[in-house]
This record gives sequence, structure tokens and C-alpha cells, in this order.
Amino acid sequence: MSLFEEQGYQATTVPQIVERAGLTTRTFFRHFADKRDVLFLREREFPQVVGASLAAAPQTMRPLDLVRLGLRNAALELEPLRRPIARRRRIIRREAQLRERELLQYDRLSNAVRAALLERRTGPREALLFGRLSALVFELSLDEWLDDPSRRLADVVEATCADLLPSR
Amino acid sequence: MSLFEEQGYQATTVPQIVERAGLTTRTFFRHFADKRDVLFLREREFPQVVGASLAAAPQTMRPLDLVRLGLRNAALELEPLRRPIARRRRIIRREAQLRERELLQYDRLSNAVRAALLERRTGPREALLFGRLSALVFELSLDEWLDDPSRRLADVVEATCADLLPSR
DNA sequence: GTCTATATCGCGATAGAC
DNA sequence: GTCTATCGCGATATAGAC
Repeated sequence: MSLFEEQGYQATTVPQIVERAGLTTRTFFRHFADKRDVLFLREREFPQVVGASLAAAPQTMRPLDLVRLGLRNAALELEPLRRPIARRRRIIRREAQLRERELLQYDRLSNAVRAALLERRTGPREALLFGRLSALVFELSLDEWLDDPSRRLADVVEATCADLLPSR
Repeated sequence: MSLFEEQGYQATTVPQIVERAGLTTRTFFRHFADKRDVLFLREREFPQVVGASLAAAPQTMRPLDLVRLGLRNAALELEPLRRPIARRRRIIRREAQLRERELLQYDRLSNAVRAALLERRTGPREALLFGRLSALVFELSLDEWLDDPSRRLADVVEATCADLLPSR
């Protein structure tokens, strides 16, 4: 992130990154699928975590409440990381390439929620829909939260849920 | 598309593509930002078209009806292209790289709708929301339509709108 | 259109952890 | 000893400068 801030993402080469990190180029690519991936290390496991959180919830919950629970849990984990997340967002916003990768991450989140709902015999269409809407809620909430430090992420998520997930 | 189907997307190189097309590599990259872009030629103008269609609608329309109109117009244009679109989807589904680019395209659609709504003094939050939801409606509809040839895309879009865009 | 850089990846050798 | 991570070298495709 330091290098990206200093010189921009494009201008920064992988050899420069590995030099500062004390590794070789080859090692870099064993950990990261491509150069962009270096900014999404934590995010890669994020969908898994949310999915697991849904799987662990009581079987009796409705999809709507399930999703709210999962997003709430996710929010609590991110709450203390506001600074680095905001820093990262600033970098991502400057490069369409990075926005593109970010979208893929949200798509993975969406799929994780969908898979968790399917496990509970939610209908395929409803599962797909809730998955997508969950990811949308989360992205919008994160953004609002980063712009308004006075609110807690969990609260923003709750409000966005109420707004976007009309009870079905 | 033929090459991608024969050998897969990754295995196909740009030199192979230009050889079959009778061009040079340089010419390829003059038209397409990168290799993936070759599958999104038409899609690039799509957001513009939808945006223009919204801008041309009567000023008195509510955002909800505006979006429905825009998506309906888009649907009518795609209706005759079912075969190639389905073929293209099959290729895209096999490669995460391509799915990623597809997501960026939907993001652009979302932004086009948002921009059009902002022009009409819709509130920023509502514009953002409707933009995202429009793209979501469109993606889901397209997918359903490709899986069920018996329905018309415009009808699927209408049904998905009713489902996802509760009147606000 | 030519030339060049940089991202990406395959392979074989090696070092450390358990 | 086996497993896994790193290294070093090299090849090629993508992408961009001029």
C-alpha cells in the first residue's frame, strides 16, 4: 500500500514490491494470483467466514434474518479496521482494474450466501436473490460507513438491510 | 469465440486471434483494452444506450418507471441476439477472469443509470440504489431468459422489476 | 508498425518444519 | 523422511511507448 500511494498502482512493479518485502518475484506469484490480488488478501477469506457464520445459525431462521445476522457478524469484525480499509479504498478507487477485482470479491460473497441458503433448502431463485442483495447491502453499507465515521458499521448495515431487504 | 471454444480462453493467445482475423497484434490492442475485452465489444456501448434512453424519457416520470422503461428498451434490442449471447455466456462462465470483466460491465450499467437519475435531481442515495438495482435486475433477467427460451426477455425483465423494485 | 517492458508461469533444486 | 515454501532461471504473452 505504501508503494501504491507513493507512485500509484500501475507505476509500481512486482519486483519493487518484493524488493521491499524481501522476497522474490516467484514467491509473490505463488501467494497472489496476480498483481491486483495483493490488495485482497483478507478479502479472500471473507466470503468463507460469512458463509460459515450462516451455516452455524439456528435452522429455524428465515433467510431474511439469516442474512442480517451474517452481515452483522461481518460488520463487527471489520469495525476496528476502519483506517486501513479506508486507506485501501482510496487506492482502489483510482484504478478501474482494482475496482474490477473488488467486484469479483463481492460476487464471491454473494455466492457464499447463496450456497449457505441452498444448504437450508431455500429455493434456488430466492437463494440467488438474497445472495446478490446481501452483497449489495454490504457494499453500500461499507461505503457509507467509511464516509461517516460517526456511525457504527453494524448500525449502517442494519439500516441498509431494512431499506433493501423488504420482508418477503 | 470459435478459438475460445476450441482451446479454451487461457490457451488462446492474441497472436492466434489476429492470425485468424488477418490483423496484427498491434491492431488488436488498438481496438481492445486487453484480451478479455474482445468478448465485450457490444457491451461497451450498452450502458451509454441505456443512459441515453433514460435521458430522453419524459421529465415527469418517477425513477421506478424510468428504470423499467430503460431496461425494457434494452431488452427489446437484445431479444434477437439470443443465440450469440448464450454462446458467449458459456465461454464467460468457464473463466473467473471473464466473469470479472462482466461484473465491471454491469457496474458501468449501474453507473449510467445512476448518472441519468442524478441529472433529474433524484437524490444521490436513491440514484445510487436504483442504479445498482437496475443492473441487478438486468443481469438476473438475462440469465433467466437464456435458460428459458420460451419467455421473452422483455417479459422476464418486467417480472424481475416487480420482484426487486418495490415501489418506494 | 516496431520495439520494449513487465506480468505471469513452468521447472528443478533446496531449505526448514514436524 | 515427507511435506511444504522458497529460490533461481528462463520462457512467453500481454501491454504500452514512441
